[in-house]
Amino acid sequence: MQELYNPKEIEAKYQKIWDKNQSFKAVEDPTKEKYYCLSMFPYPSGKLHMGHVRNYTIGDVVSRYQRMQGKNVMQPMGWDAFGLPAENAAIKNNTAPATWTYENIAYMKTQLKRLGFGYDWSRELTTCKPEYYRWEQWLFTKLLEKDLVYKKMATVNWDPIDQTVLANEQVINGRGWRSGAIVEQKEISQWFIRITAYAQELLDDLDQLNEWPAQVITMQRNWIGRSEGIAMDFEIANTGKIVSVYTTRPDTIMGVTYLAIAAQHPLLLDALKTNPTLAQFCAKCKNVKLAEVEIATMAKEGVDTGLQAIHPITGKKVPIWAANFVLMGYGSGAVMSVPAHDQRDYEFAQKYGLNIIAVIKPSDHDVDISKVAYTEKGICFNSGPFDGLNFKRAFAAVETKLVDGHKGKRQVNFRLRDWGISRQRYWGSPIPALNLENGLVVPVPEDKLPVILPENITMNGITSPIKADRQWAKTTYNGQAATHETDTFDTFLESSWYYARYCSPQHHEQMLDPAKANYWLPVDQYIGGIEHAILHLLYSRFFHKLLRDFGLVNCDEPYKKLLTQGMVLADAYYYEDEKSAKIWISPNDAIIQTNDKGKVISAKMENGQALIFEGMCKMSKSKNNGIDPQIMIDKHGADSVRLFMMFAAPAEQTLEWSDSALEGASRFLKRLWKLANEHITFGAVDNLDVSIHSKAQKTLRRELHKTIKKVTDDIGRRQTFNTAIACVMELMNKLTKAPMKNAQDRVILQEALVAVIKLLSPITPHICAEIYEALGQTDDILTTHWPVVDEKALLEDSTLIIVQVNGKLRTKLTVAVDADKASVEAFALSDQNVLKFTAGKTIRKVIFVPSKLLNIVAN
RNA sequence: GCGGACGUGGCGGAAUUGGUAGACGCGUUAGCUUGAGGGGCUAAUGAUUUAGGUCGUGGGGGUUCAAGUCCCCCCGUCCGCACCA
Repeated sequence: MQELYNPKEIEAKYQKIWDKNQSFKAVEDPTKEKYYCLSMFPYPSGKLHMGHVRNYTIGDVVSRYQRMQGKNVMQPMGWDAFGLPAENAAIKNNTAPATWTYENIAYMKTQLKRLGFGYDWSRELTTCKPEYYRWEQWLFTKLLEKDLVYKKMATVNWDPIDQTVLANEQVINGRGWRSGAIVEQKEISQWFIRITAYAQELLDDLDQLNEWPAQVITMQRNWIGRSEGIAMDFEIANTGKIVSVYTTRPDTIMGVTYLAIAAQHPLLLDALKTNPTLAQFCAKCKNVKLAEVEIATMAKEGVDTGLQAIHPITGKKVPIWAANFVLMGYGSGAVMSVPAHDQRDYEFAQKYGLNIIAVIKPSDHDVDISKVAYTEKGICFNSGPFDGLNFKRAFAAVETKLVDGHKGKRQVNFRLRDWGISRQRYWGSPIPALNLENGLVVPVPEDKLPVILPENITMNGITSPIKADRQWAKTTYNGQAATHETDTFDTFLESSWYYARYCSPQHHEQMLDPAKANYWLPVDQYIGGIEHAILHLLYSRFFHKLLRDFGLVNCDEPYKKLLTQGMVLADAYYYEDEKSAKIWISPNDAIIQTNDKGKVISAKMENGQALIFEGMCKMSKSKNNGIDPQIMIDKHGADSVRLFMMFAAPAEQTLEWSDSALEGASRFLKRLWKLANEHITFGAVDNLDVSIHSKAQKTLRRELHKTIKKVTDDIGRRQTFNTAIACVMELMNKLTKAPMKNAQDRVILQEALVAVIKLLSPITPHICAEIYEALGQTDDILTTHWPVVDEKALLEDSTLIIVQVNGKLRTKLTVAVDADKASVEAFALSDQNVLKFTAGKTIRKVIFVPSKLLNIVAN
């Protein structure tokens, strides 16, 4: 063992060994308990960022820990390789998306290896390769047969200058990102997957996910958005037509004073021709941009359609208004308005002078709707047959009445929409469908799959090359001319099933090898960013159920346990130029002055330009505060970066980047190295003999085994890696200060060092591998058994008791472990510091918590 | 607007079941060490103080022998959803 810690050298050494030995290759073994640990795979954008480093360090720590628990661990890695940035970069750099993507993958793979992550690279997946996407094409054709896929008209962003469809992220302030043209909404025919067919199951099975963060469960539940209500028909006077509405408050039905319908509602088609005001209003609604914030704050507006609806219970006529707040996409695109009991209806009625009739009141007093609507559930009044009923009874009574009159029925609605999967981009899997001459659309036959996306292309503007090349789509089907679909899949499709493909990445007969998939699945631990809480996690839960229904997997849910790691933040600095624009300066270029408490008081650049300190912000290009992991690894080593990342904050919280804290992590590893090196220099040690241990030696061993116990719990159960590390640091401080007087001192130090190295090895694997070997251990640290707590070493014969008077700490006493209340109380009452606070008072009560605390209540 | 999470020293954070508030680390201060690839070691570090204490976990109230932890009200920060009938 060298005297000085040289991370660069030992990290390279072990990375080479692990590579050569294929140390992390996972093989199915029914005799061993499996553990599948998965981190969300990266988009190959060019190089790793700190968010990746954090994500993958957590995954690697969990994997290595579980391996040392004796489990058969699989930790794979791959590339979410399709996507728009590749097209943008290809246009900019005059290359092909494929070339750019494969170059990035090659570089990022070296970075992952440089961080020492224990991946089974034999399972590596790249989603833009035909051997991967062919299976989702296959699944698509099968779903089409099962009517779980269909085509319908849907809106896209259309750039009238570039004559192309834009993705949402290519629309900036309502304009095309390249042309600057005002983006239009255009209806085109697109493919959808019927995720709504699984809405109820996706909701119900959330109950199985008891190892997911509650926040994610809540978000998914809200996204699915189940509601129970009644769908009912209003007849349109003098037309014989019907308009259907959906309500969750049938108890308010007697308070309906108008109907509000969406501007796009088909009922308006005739009225539009004769009513110019209405036509103008509807045209205006159509041009509204899709930015959600504007929609929410937009003024409620409407126009009277002149039509009248007949109330299904009272038979009275109420006006029908077209309103900009009614969504065509939810329910039936029409609502019954009860202004007395819905705030939005209330404001609308006030604005346009519509009737407001109160029909619900609190159970104990009258209702006041002079200023706002009363939206609570209460008791019906002014409601004829429903008077006096509460919400539940009124719901049932109204339901019965409507069902009897064939005018309505109970209905469950979901907010979840079907998943639109068509993208008009190039860099994605072609959608395997054919348009026939006779107008029919059919799936590509199984023997013609996969439909291969040509990689050797040049980007000519932003139009997809397979759309620009008129020849590409041409084919035949059963002898007749046909054209291939030139749209591609939403890239969320690839990430919806990659976790399953890792189980049999080279299986060429089917989408999955069921035997292997069922060995590894479900994923035991999934780790990734909270930004995927809804879409990715919902889509892959859905895909898993599809795979199950095709008999490819057995279980219901793909991810057993989920950890959502927090963002990585860094200081951000800027100055304002003459136009008051903020110019962001990298924290590396800021020279900081602090006061005597270490707080930042000012910052400037080398040239003297004063900087404004914005505070801690998410690392981003726009704020120029990203810290390049590669520079940090080159400077301090992968182990230090990994240790800092796991120590600085709990995994699910934000992590604030700090150069000095990283140096602190590095310092700790140097101290560990030094202590081990000094110990080893003194040569071999005796055997452990607890019978001759002094009190101090027993205490040190107890500290050691308490540490093993806590670290095991912190990593294995609590996943509080930061406290696990803190606990090891504490022990290290004690070991450094422990006297080395006799042979047993050195025996205990040897025992402690071996344990500490094992405890830290999932976090800082390289330095631990090197020291482990130097300590004379002959087995492989990767698979050696996790340290075992010696329960005997934990036993104490005396314990510390906190003594309080009236709840305030007055003294601490060391007593025998089995000391009873009477003896501790007597001991405490003889203590000077206690007597001082009980003097002249009567003792009312004494609370005793064995081997913990004694509280004397006196007044 | 609705839903969720959180608020602890100069900073990141700890306190797992209501039982010593501030572990561990960073920063800062002082001292020692000829110490040269971003040094090492020792000590101090919540505020206040008459040095015995007193106060102290966003603010106010409550429950309890005992509250950072439980309950109620208020303030603030962050995140998610956003006209869902």
